[in-house]
Amino acid sequence: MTQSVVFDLAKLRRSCTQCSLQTLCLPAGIDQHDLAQLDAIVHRRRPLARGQRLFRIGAPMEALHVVHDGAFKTVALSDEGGEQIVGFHLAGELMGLDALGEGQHRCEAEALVPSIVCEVPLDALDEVCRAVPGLQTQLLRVIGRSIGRDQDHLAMLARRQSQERIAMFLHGLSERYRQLGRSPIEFNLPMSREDIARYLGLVIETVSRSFTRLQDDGLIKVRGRQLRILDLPALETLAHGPSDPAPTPVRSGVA
Amino acid sequence: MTQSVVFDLAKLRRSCTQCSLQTLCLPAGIDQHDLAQLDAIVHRRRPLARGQRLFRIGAPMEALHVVHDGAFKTVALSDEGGEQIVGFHLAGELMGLDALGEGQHRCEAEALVPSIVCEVPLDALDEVCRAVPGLQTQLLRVIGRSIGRDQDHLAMLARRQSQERIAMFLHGLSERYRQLGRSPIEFNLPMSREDIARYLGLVIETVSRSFTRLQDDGLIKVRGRQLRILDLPALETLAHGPSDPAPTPVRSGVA
DNA sequence: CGTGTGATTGAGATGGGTCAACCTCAGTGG
DNA sequence: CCACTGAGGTTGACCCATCTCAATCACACG
Repeated sequence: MTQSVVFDLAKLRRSCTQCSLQTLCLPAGIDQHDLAQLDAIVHRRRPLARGQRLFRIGAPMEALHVVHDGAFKTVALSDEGGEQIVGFHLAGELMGLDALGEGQHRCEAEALVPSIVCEVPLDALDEVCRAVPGLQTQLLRVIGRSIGRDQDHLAMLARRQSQERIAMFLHGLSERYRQLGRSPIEFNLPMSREDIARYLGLVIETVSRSFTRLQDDGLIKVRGRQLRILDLPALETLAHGPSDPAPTPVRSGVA
Repeated sequence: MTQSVVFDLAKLRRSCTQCSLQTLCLPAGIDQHDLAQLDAIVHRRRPLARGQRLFRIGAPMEALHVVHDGAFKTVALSDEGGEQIVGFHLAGELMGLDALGEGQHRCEAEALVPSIVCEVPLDALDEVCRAVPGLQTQLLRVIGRSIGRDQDHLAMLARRQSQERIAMFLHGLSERYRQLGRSPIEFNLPMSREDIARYLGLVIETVSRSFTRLQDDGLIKVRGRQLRILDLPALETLAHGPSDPAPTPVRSGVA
């Protein structure tokens, strides 16, 4: 399997059976025969250009959207036009699950870079899950991962120090890229500083300053959207670490 | 496990077919016959006392947990013993969905008041979903609602002003109680100030001060955990309103 | 009637918001 | 070739909301 990222239609056609996201996407753990059934209902779309929207707020939910390649942001418009970034979505990740509740999208999804998405029509899903043993379980697993990322997001927002939020954010991105088989220490940020700010509940200036400071401290090297992590352990320590530095010195093992 | 349930067993037995949560819980929209199949696998548990934990971090996920009655908090322990409240869960709401991802709980669920939970064993779920048409869809709907609440939580944390966070929090609670058929303007907070603080990314003193101020402004009346909302519209305005007053006057179609 | 936990209130310190200037760079057109 | 332009990003100075530290209060319970 070559990892050449070329827009080879024939390759895309091969669909789930040979998709590089097998372990992340729905088909994982499903045998070849059943996979064919799934293939039959998965729609594949051609790339969306940067800035294009996959769905809008209020639109009825018609399918599960999986990022096949690229990156998206999902944005909720809090009244008054204030935009809150609900999530960033890389390859293998689901988008717009919030719409499962009422059937209408609560956020809009916009491509941050040229991207490709796969779609599983909702109306077919019920039927196919019944036909394909294990698919239901796998679906729940992917949904669970999505929820897990939402909780990571919560954890970031719960941090007081902007420095820590940024560190968690970068560390989380690093981890996700690593799981995709890409470099966890050097990658391009697909989103703007503005997006990061809205994702982390900060203003753009604070994001910028935090980047600068992390760079001055030798943890990272940033130039525009190019990011290189120089000291991943330190970044992780900063991310998960010093929220309660001194308060509880005697508190390791069991109470 | 012997089932020595001491209270109104008969009432609990009626299970899904007569459960007051029908429209919120899994069975909604499923006919009587199929409901019986679901009933067969849903476990009902005796009440948990306040402070009791339903599951702990790291424990394997064995079932979907639905609050039948009472209230829970789910808590994630960020290293160093720092606790982050991931969510509050009232009747009809799911808990611990984050564990769907890796099969292990990432947070622990603790009863805030005496509570009862229903459980749907995960291993049986796949099978039953295949047997009961529509159940899969309904399951996804309930999960979607849960994700929706997580996003509401995000929205709170994204707010800058503590006042606004508290307002959103109270308004959200009010809304959830209303949907349960309870008074939306007068209820008891099942959680402590500490819990609220950790849920909203604030310190306890700030929560306390915000309550006081909301009371001074005539929006609410608080006494300990007793809450009465005096001006719901004003509370809603404060919640969804003044985050970006003027900034983006020109913002509609495509750029 | 003490005791302890949870909640409130006060006074001072600080991190990040706000406002504003400036920088960087790619695209454009003279 | 270079000046112009505009969007995205950085930096600086100031201010205020929240955090921190600490005292006090409220109330349930033994």
